[in-house]
Amino acid sequence: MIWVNVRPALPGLRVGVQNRVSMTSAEPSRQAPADPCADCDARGESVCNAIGDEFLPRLAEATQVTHIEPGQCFITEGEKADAFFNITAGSAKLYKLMADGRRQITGFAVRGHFLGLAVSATYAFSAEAIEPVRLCRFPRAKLFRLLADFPALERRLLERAATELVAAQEQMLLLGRKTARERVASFLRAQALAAPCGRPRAMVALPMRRGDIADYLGLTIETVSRTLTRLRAEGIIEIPDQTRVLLRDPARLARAAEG
Amino acid sequence: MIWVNVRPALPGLRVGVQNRVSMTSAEPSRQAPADPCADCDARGESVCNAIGDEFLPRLAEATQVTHIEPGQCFITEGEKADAFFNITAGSAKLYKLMADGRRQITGFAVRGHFLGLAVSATYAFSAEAIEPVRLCRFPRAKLFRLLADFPALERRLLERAATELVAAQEQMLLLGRKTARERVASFLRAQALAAPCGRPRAMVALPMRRGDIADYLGLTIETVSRTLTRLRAEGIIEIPDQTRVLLRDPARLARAAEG
DNA sequence: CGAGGGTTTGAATTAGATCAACTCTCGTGG
DNA sequence: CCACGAGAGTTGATCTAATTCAAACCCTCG
Repeated sequence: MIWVNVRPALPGLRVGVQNRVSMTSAEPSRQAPADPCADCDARGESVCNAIGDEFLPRLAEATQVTHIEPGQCFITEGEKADAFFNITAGSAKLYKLMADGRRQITGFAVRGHFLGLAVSATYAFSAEAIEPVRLCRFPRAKLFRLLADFPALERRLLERAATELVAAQEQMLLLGRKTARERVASFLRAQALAAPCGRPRAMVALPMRRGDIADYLGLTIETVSRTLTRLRAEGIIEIPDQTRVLLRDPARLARAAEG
Repeated sequence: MIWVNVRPALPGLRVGVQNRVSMTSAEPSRQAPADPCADCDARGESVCNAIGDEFLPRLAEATQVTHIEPGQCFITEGEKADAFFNITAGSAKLYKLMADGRRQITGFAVRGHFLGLAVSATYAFSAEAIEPVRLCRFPRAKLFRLLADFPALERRLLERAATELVAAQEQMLLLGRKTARERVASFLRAQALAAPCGRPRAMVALPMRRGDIADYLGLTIETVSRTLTRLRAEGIIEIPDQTRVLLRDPARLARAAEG
């Protein structure tokens, strides 16, 4: 068995860190804004919104805004888990690797996702940017201090973890018991709902590669491609280009996702 | 495709509830012991140990000790999530069903497991006893009051959820990318470690049926059986009876679980 | 225009599923 | 005490969905 979908992780990767620098390009003249977290356009989707406006400077003090380029790895499975991450823009894939290169993508993270929750001293998965990622990096100790001071934040994290767990169980059902057709259809439906921008969209963005979809669904690239082609031939979807899919018949797609 | 591993859930099942009754049969004469949670032999493994001894009466007030017989279902997917559960004895299987009967077991719960974490108003999975189960049932409102009063309990739940999430990701890797042989070997290794009783055991108890193992590993009963037979033929395991497996060569089993 | 990476399509192969006996154990009752 | 039957597990023979191998097909970009 040979597995080639994998791009090796870049081990000693350096990422550019900008500490408390506002990303608002409309105001390039202001240096060191009083409160970068107040300007954060991901505040609505993020766990940090458990912290009231009056404490935002305290929040800003605990975090570093960081940019990650596509293909760069910002969490590596097995390495010391010394920080937590909150994605504020872009998208990333989370995955586990086996010794022989087999890969399972356990999820895609977009704006508002919080990464790194782990009791263990090391990360249980790797994370790599798909589109350019902007994220807030919380050193372990600082986050724990925040948690101690803001119980609402801890509650929010618990809710997030519970939601992730439910999603993981759904994914186990998909991986263990669904056919290729059902997996692809389920994936398209989920992507339509999971978009960071509100209501279910008919036009689904697929910023990840076919190999990523395959490794997320437990299939091969070829099977994903064939299945998408089939769904298009049946008039259920349209594929204007490789990064987008139009859901032309959501009802039939829903039926294809179940029995 | 026909799927027969499934035993239909019993919908309107009644379970016997004993409110704050000590299970210690050695002291049948004492009625209404001052502090049942202090006697709890699962306290070491349970999240409740985040609550100090001095507050145990408060804890006991919030919970009901309940017994579940094998085959009985005490959580049903889709139903109103009005309670949380802490298993204190026995074992249960957690699973999701598809409309046509396909089943994915998402985990096995033993002493110390906390169930029902969910933001949603309904349970995302079903739970059915395998061996006779003893559990503490926490009505939703009472647990939330406990969480508000004991931040350490909330922290403990967050740790648990994070640990479960890591396990779920490992299971996704298994379901999405491992061969039948690797799945069965991984399962046996995990069971040897996950036993509620401390260190890895060479003799692994398998209280669940072959069909349960199959639905947990995303395989069929026949494939599980054949794979176990093969591992036995290779001298890696012994199968004294259907409910137990002896790990005869843990090193080779570990190799069988990976590439 | 040509190279190279990603994707699609086609043909051959296979791991695991399906179908079908057969075995084992255990409880029941004549 | 033993025949019987039911449920669970095992084993064998076939089948198939998805993988593997192989080749074309697109884009994009220098």
